[in-house]
Amino acid sequence: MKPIHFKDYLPNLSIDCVIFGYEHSQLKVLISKLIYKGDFYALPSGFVCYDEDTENAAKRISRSRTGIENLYLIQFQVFGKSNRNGKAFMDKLIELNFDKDVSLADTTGGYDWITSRSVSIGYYSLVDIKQVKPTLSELDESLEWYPIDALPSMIMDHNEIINNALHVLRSHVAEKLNIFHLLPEKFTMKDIQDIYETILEKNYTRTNFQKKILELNVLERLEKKFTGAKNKAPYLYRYNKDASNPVHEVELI
Amino acid sequence: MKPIHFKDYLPNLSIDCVIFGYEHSQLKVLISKLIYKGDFYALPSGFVCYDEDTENAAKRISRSRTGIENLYLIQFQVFGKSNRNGKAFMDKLIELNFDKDVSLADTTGGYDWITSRSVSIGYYSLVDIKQVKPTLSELDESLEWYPIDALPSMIMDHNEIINNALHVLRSHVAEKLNIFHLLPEKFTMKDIQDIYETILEKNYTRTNFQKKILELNVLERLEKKFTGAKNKAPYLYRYNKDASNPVHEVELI
DNA sequence: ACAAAAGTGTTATCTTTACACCCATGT
DNA sequence: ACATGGGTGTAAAGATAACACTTTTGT
Repeated sequence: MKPIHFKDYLPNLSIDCVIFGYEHSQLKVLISKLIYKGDFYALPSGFVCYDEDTENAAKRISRSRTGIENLYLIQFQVFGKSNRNGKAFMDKLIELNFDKDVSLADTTGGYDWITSRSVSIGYYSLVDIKQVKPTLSELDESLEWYPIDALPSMIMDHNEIINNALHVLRSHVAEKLNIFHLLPEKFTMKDIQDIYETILEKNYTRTNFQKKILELNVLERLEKKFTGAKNKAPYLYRYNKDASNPVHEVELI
Repeated sequence: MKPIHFKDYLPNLSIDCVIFGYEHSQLKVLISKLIYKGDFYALPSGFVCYDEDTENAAKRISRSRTGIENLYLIQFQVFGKSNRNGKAFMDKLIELNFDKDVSLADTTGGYDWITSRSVSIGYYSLVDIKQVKPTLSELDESLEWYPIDALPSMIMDHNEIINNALHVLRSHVAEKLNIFHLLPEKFTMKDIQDIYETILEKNYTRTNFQKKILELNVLERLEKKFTGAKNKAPYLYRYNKDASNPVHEVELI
C-alpha cells in the first residue's frame, strides 16, 4: 500500500463522488480503473481530514480528478449499512496481486482502514465534460467517462451509489434549473433540449420546449452560431441567474 | 457524566432527529430540555453503534423518545463543517453546573467525546402526534412539542438543522404523498387540507382541493364522522397505497 | 326553519400541446 | 431554387380555479 497517513482522516467515514458529464446525447460518469490486476472499477473516493469540511473533502476529491475549481456539488445520500466495508474488495485485490505474506506484512494500517466499516457520504457533481482533464491518481490505471447505461461492474456498492445519484439527479433536474452546469458557457436551445430528453428519458416538442425555457427569463440571447450546416443558424444562449425572473427552484418541465 | 460506553460507537459521527408532529393547525417538533441548569434545548440525538445501520440508529433514537415502532424516517442532510462540535455548548454547561475540578476529573472520556468534531447525519420523521408518548431519557428534564414558529434557542446548530429539515419536508410534501404519516389512521378531508395549508403556507379552495386529492385514488372512503356539530358530517378516509392508482411520487398540489 | 359546513357540478380561465407557417443558411 | 433545421404564432385540447347549488346535521 501507498503510505497514506490515515491518522489525518476521520475514521469510518468516506466520501464517494459521482461526477456527471454530458456528451453525444449521453449522460456519463467519471470512473477510474485501479492499477491492480483484476479489473477493479471505482468512483473517485477519499476521506475527510480532521480539519476539513465534508463538502470541501468532496470538492478536493472531485477537483483532483477533473482539474475543475468550482464544480457544482450536491450531497445526495449517506450509505450507512453496518456491513458496508471494503473487505471483500480488498481480499480479492490482495489474492490477485500479492503473496499472502505481503498483505500480512502491511505496516501502514491500510488493510484495516479499508476493510473496516465505512459510512459513505455520496456527492454528485455536474461538470462541462469539455473542461475536464481527467487526472490519474497514483492508484488509477485509467480514468474515463462511461455512459450511464454502459457502466462496468464496480467495487463495493459503487454501482448502487451511482444509481442512487442518478435517481436524485433526475428529480433535481425536473425541479431546479441545474443542467447548465453540464454545458459550456454558451449553448444552443437544442443542447438544452437534448440534455433534458436524455436525463429524463422523455421527448419534448421543439417549439414548446423553447417557449417554456425562454419564459423562465434566465437565458441571455447572444450571437448566432454558424456551424456550416445548410440551415438557419441557431442562437447561442448564456445562463444568467441574475436575469429578470426570480424563479429558480421551481418545477420546470 | 453518565457512564456511556463511547467505545461502542463510531467516533466523530452523530445522528440528529427532527421529529415532526401536527396538532391544532400547527406543525410541531419534539424537543428536549436538558436536566442541567442553563436552559439547554436539544434535538433527540445519539451515536451509531459499530454494528448498527445509521438508519437503525436514527430509528432507535426516535423510537426511544416517542415509543413508536415503525416511524416514517427520511435522511435529509449531512452537517459536516469542520468546526462542528459541542465544545461551546459543553463548556457553558460545565460552567453553569459544576466546579472546574469536576470537569477536569472526567474519567469517562465524555468531555472529549462531546467536544470533538462531529459529523451529523440529519433524519426527519413524521408521526401521529396522538400516538406519541414522550419518554424522557436520563438527560432530559422535559420532552415537549414546540410549534415550528415558536422554537426555543437550541444548542449547537440544532436550530439550523430544524430549518433545513423543514425546507426539505416542504419540498417532499409538495411532490410525494407523505403527510398521512402525520395523521391517525382515519381522517377527514379537512384534516388533510389543514396540513397542506400549514406546511406549505398556502390556501386551497375547499372544493377543488377535495377533487384533486380524491383523483389520486389513494384514499378509501369510510363511514361518516359525527362530531355533534350542527352541520353535515364529513366522511372519514383511510390512506390505501394499494388502491387503484399507481401514482405515488408525483407533483400533487 | 335555519345556520353551518360538506359534497357535487358547471362555467370561465389559464396552461399545455400540436402544428402551421415563415425564415435563414449552405449547396 | 431547394432542402434543412430554427424561430414565431395560433388554435385545439386539457387542466385549474372560481363559485353556484344541493345536502346533511343539530339547534
